[in-house]
Amino acid sequence: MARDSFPDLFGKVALSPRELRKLQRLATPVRFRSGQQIVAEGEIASEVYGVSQGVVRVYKKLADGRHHVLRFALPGDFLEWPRGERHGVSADAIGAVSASRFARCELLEFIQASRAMKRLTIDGAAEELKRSQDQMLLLGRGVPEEQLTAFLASWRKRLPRRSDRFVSLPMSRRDIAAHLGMAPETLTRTFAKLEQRRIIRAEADGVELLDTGRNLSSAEK
Amino acid sequence: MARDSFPDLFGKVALSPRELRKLQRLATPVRFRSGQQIVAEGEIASEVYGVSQGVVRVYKKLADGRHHVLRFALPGDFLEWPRGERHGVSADAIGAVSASRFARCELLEFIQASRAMKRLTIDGAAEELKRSQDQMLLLGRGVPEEQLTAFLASWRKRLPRRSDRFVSLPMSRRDIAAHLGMAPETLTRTFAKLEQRRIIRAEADGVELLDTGRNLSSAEK
DNA sequence: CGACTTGTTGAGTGAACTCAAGGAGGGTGG
DNA sequence: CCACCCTCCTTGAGTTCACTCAACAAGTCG
Repeated sequence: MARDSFPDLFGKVALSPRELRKLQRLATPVRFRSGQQIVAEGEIASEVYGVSQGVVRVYKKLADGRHHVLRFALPGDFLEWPRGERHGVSADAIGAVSASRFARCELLEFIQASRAMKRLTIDGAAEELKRSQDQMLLLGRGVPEEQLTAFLASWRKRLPRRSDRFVSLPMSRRDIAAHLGMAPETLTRTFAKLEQRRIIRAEADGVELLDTGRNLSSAEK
Repeated sequence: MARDSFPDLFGKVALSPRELRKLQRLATPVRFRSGQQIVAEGEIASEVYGVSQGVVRVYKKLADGRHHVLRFALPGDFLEWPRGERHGVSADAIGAVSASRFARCELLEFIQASRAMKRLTIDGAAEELKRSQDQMLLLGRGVPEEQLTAFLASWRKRLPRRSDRFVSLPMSRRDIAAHLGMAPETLTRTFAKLEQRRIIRAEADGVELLDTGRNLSSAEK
């Protein structure tokens, strides 16, 4: 296809066809290869990106190179809210990614002009804030097992599911570990524990969730 | 004074006097004693609160009683964004607190009606989102010393300062520990370490920051 | 085919946690 | 005004569990 669309812009609620077309005109389709950096923290944010296809890891860095993955962006997500002169986060592609690039000021104008778009922006921010709060609760208080089960549960909810039980995990263990604030080795051992307990079953590029009801309900509401 | 005001609603940017008066009319002043609960997670959120005086701890609970303090709300802050039927967080007073109570739907209408208020709401959400991201980075990757210095630095920036160096800490050690995701004993020992290194000096209800420039700059931007 | 990345496993260490006790206010009631 | 209680903070001792370091297996890509 010659031109990437920017599907499911904000989940269920849609813009009017007319507004959608206008938004499409503002978007420049861009492709990124696996591992390629899309935005870098601290750089001038003259452009902002929305994900069309693929998965993007969004992260922040500490001075000494340690980094923490804030979230994994899916199709329909913006990498960050178009506020501030500079990017507040870094982001790079996990696997091949198609994205829509917007000129920041144009997108801002469009948001200003469209009542629906403004509402969607606010709702999106609130949604992300809620997720951040759950994440903080987990990072602060959760033991590794809880963190991983909660992550799998929330990731499952966000994914377009192939099946009820199978959860695709396109990102590396390292990325998941960096998201949950633990060492990769600890993550591996935690996966092993959950598998021993018959809570999950590891498969290629994902896990099958067994006993989904009780064990993966934490942090779900 | 008979009626509490809701000062500095969103920091520097102010509403027009007319809008401010209208907002004031929607607000019911309420007082809370030290330790008193203001809102509880999961309860119907027919009313929302803004802090007028005092400090409020905003937290989330896990099923087994563990809790994590998401943030400390200061005068001018709303406890949460007026979205959703139910409260997403719990909050209680640290010391005596004066608050403004709003009917949720009335406040929402007002936000909808006022262009300035809408903008302030978005800005406020973005600000909180940014703080959440910094907090996640710290919770995930920071060692206790970094976490504490970063907390003191960010708290200093938010406080109306008595002096350049003194930072008032009205909340308990336990609250700070629950905010940073560590045991109270670890926090005490971390305070001791920082004092030994001449980075801070403990005082009554606060600390004096020595050598503020270098040591407290992390997570400041 | 070889170099590199990624995931897993093992061993050992260390740091933060738990449990426990003691001291220092602060508030209340006699 | 004092005695008492209670909460909060601190300190100590011991343990646990996640981290680090290291080696190895398994893909993956040139």
